Parts: sequence; structure tokens; C-alpha cells
Amino acid sequence: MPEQTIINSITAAVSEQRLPAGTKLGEQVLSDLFNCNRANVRRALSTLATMHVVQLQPNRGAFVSTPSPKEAGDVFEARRMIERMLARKVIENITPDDIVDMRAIIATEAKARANGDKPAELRLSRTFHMRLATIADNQVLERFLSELTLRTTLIIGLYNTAGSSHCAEDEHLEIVQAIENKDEKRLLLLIDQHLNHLEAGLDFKASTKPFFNLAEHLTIVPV
Amino acid sequence: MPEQTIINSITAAVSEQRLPAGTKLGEQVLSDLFNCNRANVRRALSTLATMHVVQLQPNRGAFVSTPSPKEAGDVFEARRMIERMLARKVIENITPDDIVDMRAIIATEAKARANGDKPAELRLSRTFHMRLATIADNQVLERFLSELTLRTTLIIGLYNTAGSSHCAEDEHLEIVQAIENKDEKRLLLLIDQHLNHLEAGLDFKASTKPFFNLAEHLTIVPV
DNA sequence: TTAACTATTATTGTTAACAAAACAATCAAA
DNA sequence: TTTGATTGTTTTGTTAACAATAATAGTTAA
Repeated sequence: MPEQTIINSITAAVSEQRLPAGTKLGEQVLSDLFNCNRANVRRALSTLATMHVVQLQPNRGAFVSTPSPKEAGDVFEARRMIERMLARKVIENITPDDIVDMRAIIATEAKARANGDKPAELRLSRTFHMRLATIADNQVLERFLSELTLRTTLIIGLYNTAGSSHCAEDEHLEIVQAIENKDEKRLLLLIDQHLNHLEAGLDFKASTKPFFNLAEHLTIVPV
Repeated sequence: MPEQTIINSITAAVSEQRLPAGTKLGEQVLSDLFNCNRANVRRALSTLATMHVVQLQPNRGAFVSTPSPKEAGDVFEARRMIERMLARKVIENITPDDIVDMRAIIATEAKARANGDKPAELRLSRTFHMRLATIADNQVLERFLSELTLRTTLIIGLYNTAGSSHCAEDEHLEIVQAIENKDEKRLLLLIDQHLNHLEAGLDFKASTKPFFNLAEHLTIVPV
């Protein structure tokens, strides 16, 4: 039981931007925190590493991933495609109850925003997207999206410029409306716009990123 | 270094259908085989489990995954979408050298088939698809496809009915031709047909799963 | 023979101790 | 002040031993 608990806690923290990119995840700290031995921590970190949510550095330990600009582009591209695919399936599968659920999520999200509770807002935004995947009923795509939303959050935390680091609430509402109307064309348009808004807010030049890879900037000149 | 070796060996064996679905992957056997301790084996199996290539059963150990019919459907659906996306990117990025490379892979694949070397044929078929992903130059989609091709191989090994358990060689050739012509419409059609042929050969009613000696079919592949 | 029960064996899960590497601090010298 | 070396501390990596659970074999009784 402890291993999945660790994974869930870390992914939750990342999804709420409580753990910024680059944060060291020490084994001792985690095993103390979760009252378990290091072996469990190790396996949890290994699993998170295969999801590219953390990066393992030999003999140095685990760190929350710091996606590169290229990586960010790949993530957004993959995510856009997967969400479009899910959207099509959602229109096929949607039920009135699902619509009610989604509106409830959006309402709670709006409340969190009004209260200035940004972690809750971020978490609920992700919940909304993941709910679409659940309705679409493809567990492979659902898992892929789960990973990509986490990585998206890391990317936004790294490269977002002041402005909207969150999904616009009205966009979520419009998406639900399009689903209810089974208007596929409009839904795909909204999905694209939604992700475009996120991506447009990124600035890779002036990253507030505290860490950077020296090797990227230094080239070895032969004598 | 041993961990990645274990992962590579098992994925290689799965991709060549030397390890059928359901095979027990004992920790002692693997640690003996790879001259390492159980901790490394454990982490490797944990990583493979997050890729859904093996399934972990509490207190029982690790087994090569036996995908359910529903899971098989999800895998094919996701794979079809990803390969279509990759195909579009391949047309953008393709170079003459890439064309030569791909034809070489297909030629080697044909040779393996002529020699009745089925493992090599399966491996090269996967190589062909993965090469498309490399050319498309999206590491996220490349990793997703890597997982999905492995799972596809397991599915085919489980549910395929006698006939063509492999990609048709001429289909690969036609795909390269369409890429060379930058004929996107035809390329997407071929991709769909290609995967449809694989899926059409499945029969979920009858499945057989044999067992045998692990060490006999696992070879150590260097990183 | 089959079924149920028990004893034995093997395998997985957990823990702790140790080795090796990276990190931090101190101090000396240019 | 900065550089470099040395030492001590912390953290990761590895290994082995032990505990807990499941699989197996053997035995007895119906």
C-alpha cells in the first residue's frame, strides 16, 4: 500500500504546483514522511521516472522533471492529439449524468478560483480533463492523458509568463456545451483553442527556471 | 547498469514472441540470469509494470501481461491514432536517407521471413514502425508507440488465429512509397488498413497460453 | 480415487547494515 | 578574495538476512 500512496501524493502535489520542477526528492525524507522503508520509496520514484514526472540522476537522486522547450512541444502536440481523439469518443458515449457531473466540477473549480485557492483550481481543472478521458472509456488514452496533464502543469510552472497559468473556466463550460450538443466540429475547435491558449502563454526565452543544464551551453573545443 | 539490461532483454523477448503472455517472471531466476541482486530485478519489473508489459500480483510475483479483449481494443484504438499522427509528421520530416533506411529494414525483414526466422521478422517489423516514430521526431509519441507495439505483439500472440501474425511485407513497402510521394491521404489509408489487418486476425473466443523454461528464451542484450 | 488437511518448500516482501559516491565545510596558499 | 585540497557528513547504491505469504507434496480418511 505505501508505494501507491507515495506516487499519488507526489502526482497530486505536482498537479497543484506545490512541487515545482527541479525539486529534490530525497529518499530519506520521503521514507520518513510516509513511514516506510527506502525500498518502497525507490520503486515509487522509479515508476514516476518512467512517467517522466521525475528524473533520476545516478548517485544524485530523484528530482521533479524540468521539461526542455523541445520536450514541452512534444508534450503539447501529443496532448492535443489525444484530447481530440477523446473528444470524439466522448460525444459517442456521453450521458445526461455525465453532463451534470462535469458542470459540477466546473462550478467547484469556479468557487476555488473565487476563493483564490489556486491549488484546488489546478487540481479541479485536471479533474475536468481526466473526466473526459473516463467518459471516453479508453484506459490507454486515459493513462497517457494523466501523464501529459502532469507534465503540462510542470511546463506551465516553468515557462508561463505571469498571466493565465490555468484553464479558462468559460472554455470548460463551452466544451461541455459542445459535448451536450454533440457538435463535434465545434468541440474539436474548442479543444484546440483551449490548448493553444495554454501553449501561447509560454515563453521559453525568459524562463524563470532556476536550474539549467550547463552542458547545453558549453561545447567541448578540441586542442 | 543492470536494470536497463533486464528491461531491454524482456522487451526484446516479448517483441519477438519468445515470451508469451502469462509467463511467470521469477525474481530469483532473473537475478541469477543477469548476475545481479533482486533489488534491481524488482525495479525493472516495476518499470515494466507501469508500461503494462508485465502485471504484478501481490505476493505472487510478476507475469507477462495477458491483455483482455477490452484492453486489446483500447490498445489498437490508441495505436491507430498515434500512428496516423506520426504518419503526418513523417511526411513533413522525411529525407531521402530515411527512405533508404526504411527500405533496408523491409529488405532485411523479407530475408528473415524467407529464412523462416520468425523472431527476427517480428523484431524488424517493430523496428520499421519505431523508425517512423523516430523520423516523426516526437519523443512522447515514440515512447507511447514503443509500449503499444509491445502490447500489440502480446495481443496477437494471445488471440491471433493461425494466419498472419505479422505485418504484411508489401504493406510496409506501400507505406514507404506513399511517404516518398508525400501522399498523405493514401498513407493514412494504408496505416488504417495495416492495423485493420492485424486486428481482423484476432479471435477473442479461443485463446491458448503455453508455459516453458524462462532462461531458454531470455538472452542478455547489452544496453 | 478423491478430498481435505498438514508439513514442507519456495517465493515474495521487508528491514537493516554496509559500501560508494556526492556534497559541505574548513583551512591553506596564491 | 579566490582557488584548491582535505576532511567529515550526508545521500545513494548494494547486499544479505529475516519475515510473511503462497505453492507444493505428502498423508489420511471417506
